[in-house]
Amino acid sequence: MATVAVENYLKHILLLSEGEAENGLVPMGALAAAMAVVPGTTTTMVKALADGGLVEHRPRQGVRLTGEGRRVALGVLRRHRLIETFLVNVLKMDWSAVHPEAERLEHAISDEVLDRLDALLGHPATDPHGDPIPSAQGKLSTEVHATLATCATGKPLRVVRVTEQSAEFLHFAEVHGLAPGATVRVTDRNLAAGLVTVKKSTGHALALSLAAAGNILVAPVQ
Amino acid sequence: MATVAVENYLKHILLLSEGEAENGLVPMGALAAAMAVVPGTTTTMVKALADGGLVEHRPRQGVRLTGEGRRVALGVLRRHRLIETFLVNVLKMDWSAVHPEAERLEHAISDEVLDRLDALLGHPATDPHGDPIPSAQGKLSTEVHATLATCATGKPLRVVRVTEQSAEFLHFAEVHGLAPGATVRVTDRNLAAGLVTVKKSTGHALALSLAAAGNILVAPVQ
DNA sequence: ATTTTGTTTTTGATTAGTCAAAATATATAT
DNA sequence: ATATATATTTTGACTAATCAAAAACAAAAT
Repeated sequence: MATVAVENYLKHILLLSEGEAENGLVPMGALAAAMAVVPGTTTTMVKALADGGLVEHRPRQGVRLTGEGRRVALGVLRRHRLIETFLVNVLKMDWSAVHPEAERLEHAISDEVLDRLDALLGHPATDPHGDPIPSAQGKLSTEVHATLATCATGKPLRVVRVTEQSAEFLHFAEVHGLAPGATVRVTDRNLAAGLVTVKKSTGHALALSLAAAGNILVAPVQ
Repeated sequence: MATVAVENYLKHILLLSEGEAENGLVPMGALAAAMAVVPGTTTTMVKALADGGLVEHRPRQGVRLTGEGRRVALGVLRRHRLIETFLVNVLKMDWSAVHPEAERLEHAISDEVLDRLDALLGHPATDPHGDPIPSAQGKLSTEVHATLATCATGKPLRVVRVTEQSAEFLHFAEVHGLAPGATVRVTDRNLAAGLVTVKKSTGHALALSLAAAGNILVAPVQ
C-alpha cells in the first residue's frame, strides 16, 4: 500500500529521529530538507501519513513515527542496507556509488527476494558503511560508538562505521584508509583549530576537520 | 526521463508488435488490455508518447514504436530478462515466480548494476524461459521456432522457449518436464479434438491443448 | 510588551496517470 | 445501402505528489 513517496518520508523520519531529536520529534523543516521538497509539501504529506496512522503529527512542533510507521520504515531501511551490501560484496561496486542505487531498488524488491539476498550474504549485521541492518523482525542495533572527534587519543582504534553517505566523503574515507575495519590512532586533537590528526596503521598521518572526524565511528581495539 | 508508466507502455508495444502485428501496428485495444487500463487511457498516453517522439500513432489504427521508442523498450526488456535470469540462476527462485519481481525491478536498476549482473551471469543469450535477451547495443535475436502445435511429429525435439509468463502455466510446464532443455517427441496431433500428445524422455506421455502446445517452442535435436 | 525573525501551515495551481461514460468512426452483416 | 456491432477517441473528473507564495504562528530580541 505504501507508495515510494510514503516509504521515503517514513525512512527519513526514522533516520532523522535517530540523529537529531531529543524528544523524538522531527522538525518539519528538517524533514523537508532531507526529502528535498518545499516545507509546505511536507506538511501536506505528514498530515496524510497521520491520517493513515503511520505518524503522529504535533502541529508546529514536528512529527514522530507510530509503531506501524516505524515498522514500515525499518523494512525500507533493511532493504536499503541489504541491497548496498549486495552491490558491494557480490557485484563488487564501489561503496561510494551504491547509495543512489539502493535508493531506487529499496522500493522495488520483495520480501522473497530480500530473504534470499540476506541468506546469500550470510545474514550480515551491518552494511559496507558499518550501518546496522534491521532484522527481519524489525530490531535495529542501537550500539553507541565514539567518533574520531570524541574518542580517547593515543589508543589504537578500529573504524566501525562511516555515517555520511555522500559519494565524495566516502571516496575520501576509502582513499585515506578510513573504511570500517581499518585501525587508527588519534595523535592530536586541537579544538581551537577544529582539527583532528590521526595516524594510520601504515604510519601515515592525516588531518581532518572535527566535522569530518565526527562521521567516523570507532571502537577500542580489544 | 522515461517514467515507469512510459517504460511499460513502450515495452508492451514492443512485445505486442512481435507477436500479433502484421503491419507492425499494435491496436489500441490490445495495448489497453496488456496494460490493464481502460482504452481511453491508452489513447491519452499514446498521444503523449507520440508527442515525445517515442511512437507513431495512426488514429483509429494503432501504434508503432519509433527508433527511439524501440531503443528504450529494448532497454527495459534487457533489464527484465537479465533480472529474471539473476533471480533464477543466482537466487535460485522458481522460474514461475520471477516475472512479477522483474516487472518492478526493471524500472529501478541502473546500467552500471545491469552490466555487472550481465557479467556475473556470463552474458546469457536467453532468460530462464528461453526468451532472448537484447544485447546492450539493442540487438534482439529474432530466431523463429516451431511449437508443439506446429512441429513435425515423431522426431525428437528440444524445448527452447516457453512463451507464456503466467505462473500457472510455467508451473505446469516445469512439473511436466517441458522447461527449456527438455527433450520430447510429439506422438500425436488431433486437430479436430485440438489435442497434442507428447512423449517425454522419461517415457511418460502427456496431453496438451493446441493453445497450450503453441506456447512451447521447440527445435530439432541436432 | 512589542517588534523582528524564522518556521510552519494554508491556499491555489500544476503534472502524470488514471477511470467512467458519452461521442464518433470503422467494419460487418443483413 | 443501411443498420448494427465493435473499436477508438473525447470529455470531464479524480488522486498523489508536488511548488510558489501568502498567511499564521512561535520564539527571540529589543
